[in-house]
Amino acid sequence: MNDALDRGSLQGNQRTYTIGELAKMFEVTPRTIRFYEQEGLVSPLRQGQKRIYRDKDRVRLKLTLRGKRLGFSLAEIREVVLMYDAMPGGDALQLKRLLEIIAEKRSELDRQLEDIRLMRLEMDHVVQRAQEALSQLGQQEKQEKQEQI
Amino acid sequence: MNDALDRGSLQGNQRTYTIGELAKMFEVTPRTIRFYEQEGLVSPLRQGQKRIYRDKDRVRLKLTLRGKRLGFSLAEIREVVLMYDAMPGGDALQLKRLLEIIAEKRSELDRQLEDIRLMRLEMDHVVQRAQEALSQLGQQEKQEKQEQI
DNA sequence: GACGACGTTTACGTAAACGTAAAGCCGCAT
DNA sequence: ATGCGGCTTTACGTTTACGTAAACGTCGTC
Repeated sequence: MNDALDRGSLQGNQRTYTIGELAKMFEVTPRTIRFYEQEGLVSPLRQGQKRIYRDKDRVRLKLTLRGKRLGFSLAEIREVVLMYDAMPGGDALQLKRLLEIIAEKRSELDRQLEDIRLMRLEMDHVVQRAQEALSQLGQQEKQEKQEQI
Repeated sequence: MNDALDRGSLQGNQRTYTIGELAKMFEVTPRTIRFYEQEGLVSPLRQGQKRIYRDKDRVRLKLTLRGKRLGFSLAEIREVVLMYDAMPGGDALQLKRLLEIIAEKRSELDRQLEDIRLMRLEMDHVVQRAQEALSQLGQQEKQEKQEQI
């Protein structure tokens, strides 16, 4: 009855997802998503037993995975995400702490940019050397064929 | 007799280092460096029992740590580094494999650049919201003081 | 010649981030 | 009604990247 495009449901004008849908969407296993919940990174609603994820949770998951790709630990990611959530109502101290953390992360990102730049340079060198070596081998091959005549 | 600037030794016109020197230099523990050796990432010479590191090893360590900061596993780093070392003498197949691996890593780096860009944007938004909330709190404070008069 | 700083090996411990297996509930298509 | 796909919990297992402790060797120096 439902075709492949009709995934997820509509609840009170809010798009929702099952754990399996999100898992496929982000190419992780359901186990991973449950683990992230246990670590306080997503907080899906429940429909009886079943977890029911809203767009908010999908965004959380997206941010979490992006953080992971950048090498941040789940604990670090949670720290920022939870503070952000506590923002409307947080006191000045909390807000300043949040700004501090973000400043730290930002400088980490800057160091990463530099690391990427350097690593690219080195890769360029390696690629050059490898290609030279390859063309050398190509030449040698020709030589040997010539000698066979 | 030796002052602080006279670290390391000179062996056959080659600068060398002890494990402790390298450890301080890169802010890791000796244990970490020994572990990297066990994983085939550095191969120091031996002077009796003692490990003796050359510039080559220092560079290896530097590259390894840079890779780690970018979220690569030691196994991934080793793959590239070992192939690079086997380059002078590797056959065409090896060289092509090396180029393949590097191409993969490079595209990972590209995705990281994009991730960093996006994460920065989000951080900017968070910072803006936090600063607005802070100045709101500042205003409130003024208000309350006024009312006390 | 004892002491401290530094090095060594061996080996068990640990935190993070899941994987995997067992056992069971639920809706629904056959 | 039964089997199947997908969801659930519980719990133990695994990999990576080291930490930590024990027990010992080797300098330089006081």
